[in-house]
Amino acid sequence: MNEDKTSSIQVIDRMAALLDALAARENGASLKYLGAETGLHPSTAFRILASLAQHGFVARDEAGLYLLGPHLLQLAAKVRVGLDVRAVARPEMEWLRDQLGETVNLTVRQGDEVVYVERVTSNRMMRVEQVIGSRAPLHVTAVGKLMLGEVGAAATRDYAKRTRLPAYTVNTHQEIKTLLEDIGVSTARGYALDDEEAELGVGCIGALVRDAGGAVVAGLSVSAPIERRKMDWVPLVQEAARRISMKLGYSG
Amino acid sequence: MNEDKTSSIQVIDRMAALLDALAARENGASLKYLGAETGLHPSTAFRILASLAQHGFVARDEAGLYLLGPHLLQLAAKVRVGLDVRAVARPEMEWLRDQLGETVNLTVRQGDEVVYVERVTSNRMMRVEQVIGSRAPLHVTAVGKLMLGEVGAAATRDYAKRTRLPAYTVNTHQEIKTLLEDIGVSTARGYALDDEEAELGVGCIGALVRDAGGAVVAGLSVSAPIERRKMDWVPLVQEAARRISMKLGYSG
DNA sequence: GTTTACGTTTCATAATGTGAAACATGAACG
DNA sequence: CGTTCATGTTTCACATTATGAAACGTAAAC
Repeated sequence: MNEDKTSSIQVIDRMAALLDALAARENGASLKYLGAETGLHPSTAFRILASLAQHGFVARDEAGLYLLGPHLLQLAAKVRVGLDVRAVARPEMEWLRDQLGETVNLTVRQGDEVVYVERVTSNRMMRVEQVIGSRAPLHVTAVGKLMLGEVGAAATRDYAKRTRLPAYTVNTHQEIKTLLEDIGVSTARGYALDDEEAELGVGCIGALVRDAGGAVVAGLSVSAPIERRKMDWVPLVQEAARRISMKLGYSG
Repeated sequence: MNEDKTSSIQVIDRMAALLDALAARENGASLKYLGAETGLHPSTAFRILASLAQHGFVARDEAGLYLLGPHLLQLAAKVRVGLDVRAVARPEMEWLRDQLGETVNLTVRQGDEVVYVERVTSNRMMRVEQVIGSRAPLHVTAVGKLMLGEVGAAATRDYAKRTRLPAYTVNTHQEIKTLLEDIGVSTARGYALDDEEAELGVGCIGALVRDAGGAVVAGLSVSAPIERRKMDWVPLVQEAARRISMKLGYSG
């Protein structure tokens, strides 16, 4: 999405497909299964898996089934932004979830998108959920708009030019002018809304999380079916974001 | 180690090298740095990194520096044995560490080796530590011997045949006979010792961790300089392992 | 304006990864 | 017991891919 398709390397693509297939099978998967899931010839799958196993990305159990391997744990422990902020943010997210009764998300910016890196879920059967790891363009999310506000109008224009502001719903900002206005308002008041811009029926309130140096390291948001969203939530969202920031050393 | 070197795929090797170089640089690394660290031509490194970024294994920050990416977190969350047990085991490991004042390790079996997946460290300047992710053959570690006891004499003989029981010190079991005896004694009493078998000067006491179904899912051990190890520790190690097992649903 | 350093793209081609076939192994079946 | 089936593993010819060098792009320093 934020990388040119011509940069693809076939083996890496295939490796990624195999790892994703394994992620869906925590109790292990056979070569035959993995080959079928990824569309790879058995001998090709076998060799890629063997190479991955050498490096610990893949493991094999006693029955010969393939599993995700421990090297992923070691690398994940070194992932900078998500993991550290996640651990710190979790309690405040739970607090916010308990105050509002809705799903709370933590996102980080990655190029032209936000990535959902943590989530605490409400008990409601009907709720808005983003899969951890999923992505959304900056301009259609509350926190994404605040992140654009952080880098200024020039960078936002570059973003708009690069991405052409694709529409997700009839509410999506498709003009740089209205997007900049929304960003300006949101930045000034310290929170932003997503008014069914990413998906019809979904509303969101977001605020930014900062680190010791004042840099934005994450976005905190609460999402709900639009008819359940209340503006009373704004100060609570901001409070939770402020607490997380303080925990990260932000001195405001 | 447990994979044939002829199975190597060059791109995978190179990818692994790049990810490892990034793991050592949590605050990011430039293309130039990564190329130099891995010995890759800049354009080659650039393209592999771009492909990795497409799949979320790598990310780039605002300054263009490369970072490990969030997809590693998602995959790590799906690594079966280590992560779940780690979270559950951590408090008990800390308790044990506080009781004994020595380093406590959590290991999982992977093929013919144990892998260190979690560790809580004592305050002592001189202590025994295994790097998380490091490996050791089953027959030279306390928990490894218990794990062999779990699969029986026949499987242990196959292990011995496969690995030829390489010696790590003069104390290492190099004969299947003495290994089976040690395993028998250890299994019966419910704990095992590593008497300078892996490394001279290092002593260890280990016990197994079981899940809801009674299967062994990890090994818990305390390691110390051999002159500091006390047999008084045995019941405490066993207690901690029992608690972790109970938490995992083991009904014993 | 020029130079330097780094990142990004293009391109010819050597090298690599591929998939088919052969081989190996274990389990099920008659 | 021998045969068949299913799956995994190895070998090999070669088409395709990944490669590294060169060209190009960009920003910062002088």
